[in-house]
Amino acid sequence: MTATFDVPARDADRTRAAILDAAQQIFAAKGFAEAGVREITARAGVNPSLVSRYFGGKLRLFEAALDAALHTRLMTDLPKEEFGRLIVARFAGDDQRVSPLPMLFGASADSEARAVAQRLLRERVFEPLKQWIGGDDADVRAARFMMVSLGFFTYRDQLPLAEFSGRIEPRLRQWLEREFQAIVDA
Amino acid sequence: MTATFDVPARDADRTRAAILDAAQQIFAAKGFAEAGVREITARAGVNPSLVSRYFGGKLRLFEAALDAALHTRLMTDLPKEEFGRLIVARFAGDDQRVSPLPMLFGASADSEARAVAQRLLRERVFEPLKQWIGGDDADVRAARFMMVSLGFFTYRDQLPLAEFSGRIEPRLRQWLEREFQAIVDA
DNA sequence: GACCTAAGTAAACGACCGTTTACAAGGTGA
DNA sequence: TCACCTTGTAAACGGTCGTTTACTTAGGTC
Repeated sequence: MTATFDVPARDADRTRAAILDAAQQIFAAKGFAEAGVREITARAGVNPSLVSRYFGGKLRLFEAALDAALHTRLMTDLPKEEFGRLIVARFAGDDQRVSPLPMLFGASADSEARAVAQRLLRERVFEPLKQWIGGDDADVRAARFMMVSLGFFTYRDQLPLAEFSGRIEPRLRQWLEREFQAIVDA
Repeated sequence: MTATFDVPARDADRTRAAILDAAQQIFAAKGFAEAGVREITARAGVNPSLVSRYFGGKLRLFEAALDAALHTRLMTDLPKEEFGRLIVARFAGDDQRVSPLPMLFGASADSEARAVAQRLLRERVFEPLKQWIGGDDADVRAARFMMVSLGFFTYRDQLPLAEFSGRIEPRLRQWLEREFQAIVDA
């Protein structure tokens, strides 16, 4: 029996997409260095050699995965009046979309991946954010945003010390919301 | 000719200390994963095998290096009235002492080293800080300290985006000082 | 001064990694 | 049906890493 929509057993586009999808998940979860090509391709259900064939190597796959994750709209579409509350909600995973920032930050261990992440972070996050904020000290405010975000994700995902299981402690969440709100407020 | 103080060519304690010293520098600069045993021992001027002999392996060396770095007094000796200004000065390297936090944070890439760093960070930084701050929301304030510190170091050392060459931009520094001061203020 | 233990070295080991190569199998058009 | 190109696989390659093993050498002791 055949399916209504033919799904060829061999479809390069589909395979490529499967690798990219698995890469996004695993890179986001484990960073660049600790994520293995064999692990990514295992999740995608294909042979490790296809990473080199379709993407030109692990680093280029990372770049492609990062680029794809950043194609989802970021934060500059949020209303400024509620920026603090909404960005924290997004970071906390309250809405469905996953933030691409953990993947960006997870690159910081490897020097080559760091260079890639740095470039994309600047072009696709930092500069748009700076433009969106506007004003004399837009660069300082954007830097503040980066620091608080970096601190939050690193603390939550890499070095969880306190009772950070599940959701954010309410007073901590309130502080985060005020921090982010203050960045966009005049 | 002989020196006034005899320095034996072979001195286990001295060698051990040399390895530990080199390890502190290189782990702080490159994190756990990217620092190699061969690189550390080369700086110490000894053979790589001595890491296993004297410390029991790379991970245990990391733990020892971290422990030694944390034996320098930390931040709970600063006067609370000037905590913000002084802690930023220390982070910025204005005073001579180097903060051990970069080494702690540099472990976050490797899962085993992360576990070690997490434990030491909790026992030697987080809990003392919490006690020192005091009050109902000491844990929340300590978490805020961790986040801002993590954000600062990661941004400065791992993903420098803006004009962060050399010293901190004055307005950014002012913001940091106020953040840290607010953590200890009632 | 011979001896013996501690200190240090050189080299190899085994494991893992990303990547490449050689080959098998599926799909398509003549 | 046969040829041909694409897709996918299996296995080996080359390199790096932390570690272990076998050996050499310095220095104190009887």
